[in-house]
Amino acid sequence: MPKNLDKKAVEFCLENQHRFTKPRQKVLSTILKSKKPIKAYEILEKLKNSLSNPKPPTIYRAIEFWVKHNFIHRIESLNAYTACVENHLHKGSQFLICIDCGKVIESHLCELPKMIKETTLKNSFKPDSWNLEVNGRCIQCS
Amino acid sequence: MPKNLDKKAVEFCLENQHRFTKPRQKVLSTILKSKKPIKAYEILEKLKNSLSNPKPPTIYRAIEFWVKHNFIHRIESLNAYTACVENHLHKGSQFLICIDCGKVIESHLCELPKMIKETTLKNSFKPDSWNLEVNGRCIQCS
DNA sequence: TAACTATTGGTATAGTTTATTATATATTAA
DNA sequence: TTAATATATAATAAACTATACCAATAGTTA
Repeated sequence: MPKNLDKKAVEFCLENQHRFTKPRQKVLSTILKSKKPIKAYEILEKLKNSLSNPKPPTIYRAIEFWVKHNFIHRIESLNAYTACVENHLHKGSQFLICIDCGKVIESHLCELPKMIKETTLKNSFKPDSWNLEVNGRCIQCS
Repeated sequence: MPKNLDKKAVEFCLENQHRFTKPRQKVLSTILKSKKPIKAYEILEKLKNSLSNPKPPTIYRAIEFWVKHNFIHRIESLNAYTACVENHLHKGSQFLICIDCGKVIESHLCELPKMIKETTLKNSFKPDSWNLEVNGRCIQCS
């Protein structure tokens, strides 16, 4: 989806003194190539060839790295990972998940939505980050 | 939390011809008693005494039943279960999760929030149900 | 070079959930 | 009240998801 996230990732690593290692590289590009959120063990399977006999920790470490730096998101209700459509820091994410075809649309949120503001205020809760997952049907499936 | 959810559950089963079996009974009351979202294996552990040597499927079947009928919710980001503060059908749920003490506040939503309406409209997506999980700090921890 | 830090490799295991098949319990109807 | 049906549980096993741990390696800094 996001065209040049791959390049941005290289730049990001250079600028921040992180290593753009082979596992990180391959895991990210695999997620980028996938049209739907992809599971850790699916990534593992796909990388059987390009990495030498990779094990779960290899994949999970790379996933953790890219999640931490906002290149990918975890879809909680699917145990799956997807590239972030925007790639700057954002504290909230929102996914529209098609229950028929499995496609996921991410819509990006910079601002704390009013709805959250109200609830958190009412509860004297200090929000830090949030994740909204909406199940339904995409235009093709409805 | 919700005082008489236990009674409501009995009534619900009577009215809808579901059986209020011992596993369902014990699993629900265990979740009700817990002040924080509780995990499946924690429930399993707690029921070692009141049920005879329960196995995971026993717990998961009961959990599934109560989730389906809106007595409990699954907190996706925690793999944990919590009693629903309201107990009528609702398509959306919203949780404020304290990253310090682990306490979870549920705030109930009947209406599709404006924020979701806008995004789904923009994407021609037909929303069905949704779940929002907000991480932050509760009043005691902030 | 030596010391230090970040990262990976590999093994094992922990944690979460479901499939399957058989059995039991309750309900309905003959 | 017995047979038929539907609902639910029991138990075993396995699938799926994720992490702990420790040793080895690679890059960085003194």
